[in-house]
Amino acid sequence: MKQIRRRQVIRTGTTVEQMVRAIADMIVTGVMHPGERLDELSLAVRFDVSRTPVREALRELGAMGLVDREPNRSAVVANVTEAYLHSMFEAMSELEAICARLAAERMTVDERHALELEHRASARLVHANAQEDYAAHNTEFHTRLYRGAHNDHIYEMVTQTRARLAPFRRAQFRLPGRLAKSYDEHDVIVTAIMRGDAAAASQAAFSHVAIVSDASIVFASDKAE
Amino acid sequence: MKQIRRRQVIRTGTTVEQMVRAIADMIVTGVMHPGERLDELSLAVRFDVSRTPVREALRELGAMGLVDREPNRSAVVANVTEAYLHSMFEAMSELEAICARLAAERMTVDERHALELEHRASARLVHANAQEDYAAHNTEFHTRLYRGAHNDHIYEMVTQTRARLAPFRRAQFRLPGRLAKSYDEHDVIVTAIMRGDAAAASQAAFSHVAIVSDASIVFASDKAE
DNA sequence: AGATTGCAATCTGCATACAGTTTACGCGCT
DNA sequence: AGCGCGTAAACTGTATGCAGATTGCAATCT
Repeated sequence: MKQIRRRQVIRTGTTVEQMVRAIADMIVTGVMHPGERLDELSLAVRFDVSRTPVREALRELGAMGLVDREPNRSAVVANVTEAYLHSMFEAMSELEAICARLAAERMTVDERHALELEHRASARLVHANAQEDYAAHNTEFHTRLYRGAHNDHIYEMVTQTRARLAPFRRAQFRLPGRLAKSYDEHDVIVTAIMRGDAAAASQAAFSHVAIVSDASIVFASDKAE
Repeated sequence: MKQIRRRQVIRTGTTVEQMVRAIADMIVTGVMHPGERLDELSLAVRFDVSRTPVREALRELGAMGLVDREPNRSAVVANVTEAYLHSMFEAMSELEAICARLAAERMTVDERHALELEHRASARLVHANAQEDYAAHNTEFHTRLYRGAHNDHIYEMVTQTRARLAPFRRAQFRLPGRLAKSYDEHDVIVTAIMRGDAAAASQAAFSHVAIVSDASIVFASDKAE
């Protein structure tokens, strides 16, 4: 067959960009599990493209740390060691603490307001024990925090780290009572930021992420190979 | 010509890895300047490979942030905005502060000893005003600090950030008296780490990098397009 | 002369072909 | 039966070809 075809599933950007998004999504959302093989030909057939864009996408995903690649072997969904996982969680705490500190100092009035609203709105989800929805809120909340630091490079690093951690902390809100605790922790952060207390915001954000890390590592070890 | 050739310049690893290293080196060492075009065919001819590995290398370099790519345009050596450059320097200060703090807490006796030796040895270079050699020492010194934090992911982030900054701070040690100042600043860091004073080490490292940033941004603006 | 449009050269994006490597299976040997 | 060993299948690595996009230039018109 000649190249008169065009993908149908995804739309915008170049073929490779689409592949990167599609594959990253499968990894981050847990459709594919750490250690699973990413066969070039299968992916090419699946998305109806040739192996060339698939290869370039896999290389980019490798650079992002979402997949592991070795010469003459299939790429596999990144399966980090316990030690490296720990180092990523620790880094996440540190980055989050920085963001909270900078956010407390730099957020505009509008940003502070939006953060507070977002946080307040989530109270309802806690009472309803709506884990899925709370997870979405949680992502949004932290994203606002990262943006609030007004530092693009830090934003990039923290976002990338979060993406790499995603496969390992899917189940964090399933721990009983975790939703309410998370809300309370967010509350401390928000309060500190609202009154511009950088040190308190930083400290609160650090502990919050450290707690999440502990919860997640418990689950991560379940599916370790 | 058929594919009976083999590259000669570089040795280890796959073709793409070699290309990545070679191109990254040209960028980081300043052989190529920000904004300069990276034409696929020229690179392919230059390194005696086809365009395929060149393309993959460029994609990886793009993911690293060393080159900018846009669809249907040549890759160019990354030329970051003043704002983004500033955010990278700020991030570098923060990361370095974290590393210094963790290093003060976690470095083994051997690591502390090696750091101190490395630092002491550089005094000679300051007196001789050996800028090239001092730059090499400086890199080594900071690398020891990063490693001393005993956190692989933070090490990865700080190393990658440093590589992206490299093209913009080449001339930092040419400022008169900068060598001696740098040595003194290192001294404060080393002293704090040796006595395990995490807060002091962190503070000293933060200021040190902030000063380097200021010096570098002066030079960076010289060659901005 | 200056602006504009059309064309040709150049370059990137993707597909495909081919070469080299790894893996898996089956056959023969002990 | 178990163990090598060789071969084929499956897959990755690289080269090359073709199509589409971009750019520079030149001829033409105002």
